[in-house]
Parts: sequence; C-alpha cells; structure tokens
Amino acid sequence: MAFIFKNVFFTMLRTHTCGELRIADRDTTVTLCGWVQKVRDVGAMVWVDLRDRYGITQLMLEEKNVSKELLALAHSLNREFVVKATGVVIERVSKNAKMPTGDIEIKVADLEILNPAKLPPFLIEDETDGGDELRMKYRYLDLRRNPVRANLELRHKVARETRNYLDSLNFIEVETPVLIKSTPEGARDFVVPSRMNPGEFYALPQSPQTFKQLLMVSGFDRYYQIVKCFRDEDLRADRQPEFTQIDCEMSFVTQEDILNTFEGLARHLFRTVKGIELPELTRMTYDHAMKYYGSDKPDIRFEMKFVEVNEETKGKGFPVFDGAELVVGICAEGTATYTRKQIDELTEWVKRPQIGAKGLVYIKLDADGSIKSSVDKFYSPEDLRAIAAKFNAKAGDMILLLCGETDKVRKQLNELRLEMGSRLGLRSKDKYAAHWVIDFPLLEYIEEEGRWFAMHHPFTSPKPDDLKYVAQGEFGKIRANAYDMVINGVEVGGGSIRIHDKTLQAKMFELLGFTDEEAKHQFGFLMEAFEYGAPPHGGLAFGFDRLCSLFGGADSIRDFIAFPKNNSGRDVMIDAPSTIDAKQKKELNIATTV
RNA sequence: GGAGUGGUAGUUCAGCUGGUUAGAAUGCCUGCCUGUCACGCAGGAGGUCGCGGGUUCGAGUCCCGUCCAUUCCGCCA
Repeated sequence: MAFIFKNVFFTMLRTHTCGELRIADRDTTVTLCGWVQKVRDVGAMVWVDLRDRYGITQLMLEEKNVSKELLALAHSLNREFVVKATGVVIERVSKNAKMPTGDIEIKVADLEILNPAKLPPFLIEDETDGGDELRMKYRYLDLRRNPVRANLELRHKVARETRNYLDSLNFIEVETPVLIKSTPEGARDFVVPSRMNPGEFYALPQSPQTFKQLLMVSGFDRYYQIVKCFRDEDLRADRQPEFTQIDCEMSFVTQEDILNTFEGLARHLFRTVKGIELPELTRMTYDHAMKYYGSDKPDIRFEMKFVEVNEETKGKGFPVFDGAELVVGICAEGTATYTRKQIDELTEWVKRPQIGAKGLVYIKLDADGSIKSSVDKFYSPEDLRAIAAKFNAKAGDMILLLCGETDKVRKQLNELRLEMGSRLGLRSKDKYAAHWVIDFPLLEYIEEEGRWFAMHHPFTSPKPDDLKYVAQGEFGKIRANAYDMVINGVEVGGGSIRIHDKTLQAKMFELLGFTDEEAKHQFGFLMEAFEYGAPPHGGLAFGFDRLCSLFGGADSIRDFIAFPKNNSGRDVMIDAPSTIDAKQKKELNIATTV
C-alpha cells in the first residue's frame, strides 16, 4: 500500500484503521492490521474482532467461500495475535448497533499472522479482570485497553491546548536542565552522582523555579514549560516521584495579571477538552478558607460552611465544650433521619486515628419540629434552637459539632464536611467548581525545627503592607503574594509574585535561618542575577497529571501516566530501581557496602 | 516513621465459631455448532492458600514475625 498525505509519501501495511469503515465503504477491498480481540468460531464460520487504537472491525470467514487452509488459519488465531487481513467490506446480515462499525464486516480473502502472541495474563477489555499490580507489570498490555488509552489521549489534548493557549499569548517554551543543584529547602531531592566530579552530586529539579526566574532576568518575559519534576517523598494515589508540571512565569505583571491569565488557561482547557464553559473563578482568602472550610483547598461544589458556636455553647455546664478552644460545626441537610447506628458509625469515623477527633456531637431537627441532641443533658431545647438558628438549619437537618484546638478541629471538621458531602452526593465528578485561594501566609513556624519556613518557597514576595510585622517580630502575620488554583477541592496549581530585589531576597534568607554563606552557596547565582536588572515577575505551576485526572474524573493520577511507579516508587515493569555493578559504583566513587 | 485493608486456580474473588478430596465466575484446552458479537452446548486441565515460625489431634482459618500491594496520617518549600 502506498499513498500521499500532505505531500508525504507513505507505504503502509494497511489501507484503513479498524475504526473507520462504515456502510458507505461497502464493496471496497481493504486491508486491516491489528490485534485479535476475540475469535467467535461456530465451526463452518469464524468471526474475528480485529482491534487497533481506533476501534474494532469484524472479520468474517465462511467455509463455503474460503479455502480449507484459510479457515484453518482463522481457527488457529488466538487473543492478541497481530494479524493482517484483506477482503471486501460487506453489509452484515445481522448488525450490531452497539459498535460504530457494526453495520459492516470484512469478508476475508487473505489472512496473515504478522506475529503470534502469548496469552495475556489478564483480559484486554474495558472492564478488565486484572488487578492494579498485574496491570502495572504488563503496562504495555494495559495500555491497549480503551479506558487507559483514552486517558493518555486526554493528556495529549490537555498538553496541546495548553500550548495553543500559551502560544497565543506570546509565551515561549524553554527547556531547563534536569541535572541541577541540590537545595535543602523543600522536598527531598533525588540525586545523581557525578563521575567526572568525584564526591559531588547533581539533584533532579523539584521544579525549574530558579531557572524560570533567571529566564525573566534574561528578558524572556513570558515563559512556560511542560516539564518533569522530581520529589523524593512518600507517594499517594495523586503523587508520583516524577510528575509533570505546566510551569509558567511572566515579567512586568501584578498578581491580578497572573490570576487572569491562568484563569484564562483553565477556562480554555475546560472549553476545548471538556466542552464546558467554566464560570468565572471566585476568590477566597486563605484565612477565609481556613475559617469556613478548615482547608486551604476547599471543595466549593457544595456549601456546608463551618459555623463557630463558642458563644452559644459555652457556659452551659458541658465540660467538653467549655474546655475547648473552638466549638465548630456543619449543618448536613436532610440527615435528621440518620439512625443511632449511622451516627455511631460516623462518630467512629471521626475518631479514627487519621482524623483524630475525640467525639462528635449532633443536634437533630426532626421533621415534626422537635429537636434532639447527644447533649440534651446540658442544653435546653431553646439553647439548641439558638445554635440551630446560627446554622440556618431547618426541619430535617442535622448539625454535627466538633471541638478542640482551633487548627486541629478545623482540619477534622474539613474531613467530616468532605465525607458528608460525598455521602449526600454533593461531589459529583461531572460538576466543576474552580476558584483561587489567595493571601497565603508567607511563613509558617515549624515547632520541631524551631524556625520559620517559607510556606510556598523562599522566593515568594511578601505583601508590602505586611512588612510592618517584621519589625514587630510577628512573622506569622505576614501575607504573601501567593495563590493556589483549586478545582473540586484539588490544588491544581499555585504560584506567587517573586522577590526581584536582592536586598529583600537576602532578608528573606536571613529570616529562614540561612547564614550569608549558606545563602550564597545555595542561591548565590540568583542573588547575583538580581544585581543585573531583574524585572518584577511572578508565575505559577499547574500539576499536569492532577489536571488530567480531574478532567478524566479519576482520583488517582496513575492511569494518566503511561508508565507510572507504584506506592514504593518502583517501576514494576522494568523493575527499577535496581542495583548497579561494582564497576559502575567505582567509577561513580560510591562505596560498595551491602 | 505510624494506622487501616488485602495476599487462596492464569485472573477476580468466596471459603462461618479451626474439622472429609479448598469452591464459584471468568479465562484456558478438546469436541460439536453457518449469523456470532458477554455466542451456545458437552467435556477437561488448572492450587506450595505470599513466606517463616508457633498453638492444636488437626490451620486457608487462630497467634507471632516477615515480605509484597494498596489507602490514609506524617512528609510533599
């Protein structure tokens, strides 16, 4: 077969794909290549479902019009054999409305086994019988399955549309190095020994942060990169040791410009990838998010905001509340019908070590107008109604209260809120609510380390108005020009306006406990660059894998990565990491222990 | 580092308070079948119950250890 497409000459084994033939192609002679999905053999007649990336087309062989040899060859086919078949497209006698090619089949005149195949260890079907472990070991087979292939196609589309959008705004994609320098701040680095520099190590980037800032100093103005980043931390369903970011930076911009630009990207992606017009992104301060949702990435697909009821609950003789720093709760609509058993189960749920609440107090507003609670001993119906009023609770609702230390109890109630949202079906995967969380604190104090840490990273600029707190030593009050984009409770991206002033940057390092030497050793190149005319700049980075899994309606990012690692950071297919031989170690100056 | 869940046929799972020869579904093999498409029918093969130790007359089942997988907490600037 040979043909010309866009002035390029192709020769190919096939004339068509397995997904494109329709009734209009009747009577044409075609050659298809693909994998045997299924052989249906009724003796004198054989049907073969031939599959490729594009779909499935049915091949048909009939005793009365093919040779014995050809029929025998068809009988010998097995799942996943690679086959080439030539024949005429005919209308089926009995059609299959369930498949796009279901009106036609190929009356096979010639059949060639291009490659036989071992029986795969699991079914290559949409609903596979294979468990995750097995699928990962034979990922190349798993990738033949429609759902996984569709995920990678989605990923491709998101990448393409990201490039289209950013390109239209004059962003240019610049590659930055992968072998860079280790820095102690932030996540653990993956390191690579340098053969040519004995005893020294490169680190793989946790993000191209400093390079993109240097590109701003270089005048590149608008940069982006779809780039692999590496963090040697424990993994989760939504966390891989190597992952991909859409990394962006702009010069001569305010925070407002960045929010608008990347809100535009989000909306462009929703429009082009999902066909959804995303409403304008709302904005919420970090303080607001923590107070009303107990999280810096609230899921605002549903309300169920926190209501603090210290005033209403204290001083009534209930010691647990009286002794608590904060009494706070949520109103779960329509759950007054919960049975004792369900409430007990919910109580056990919040008491699990992962959540760690001491207990759960409920107030039920029954449909008949009565009010009942687990603390009736301490609160009169009037007391309870006063609390309920603060929640705007109505008959049929149930209020769930937690108490304790402010930070902890907010975190616990956040978990409960999300759980109740799920139970009440308020977190539908095809509903999207996106917003910005802004005004993050610049610093947070880590008890164990006894010092302040950058909440975002050390290059984040403080809000000028808040610099007054420095003199007072109230570092926790300093807010940053930092922002996160949150969609459905998932932090999909975040960034900041950077420091471009050498003195301020030095001050920041000092605050973070760096000595002059340490700062110079680790970030001297950046400090020096800032002396040569650094423009005001800022940017952000999106978690590309998470964005894809969000679009794909999945909680795990693994099936949006062609070859992911497992929970222990292993690639079970190629069996990495692995040991290296003594010669390699010697060259790399690595002591041979073990 | 911590908590939970799981590991039994190629695969996904069931297997109760310990008790004959460890089951089901699916896949696989053989035969029959000319309109299948979850084809059907008949027959068949397939197991070191993750590994090590213990309790017991007897362990897939109970206990201890260990490995692996997975979810979460810590961690992830």
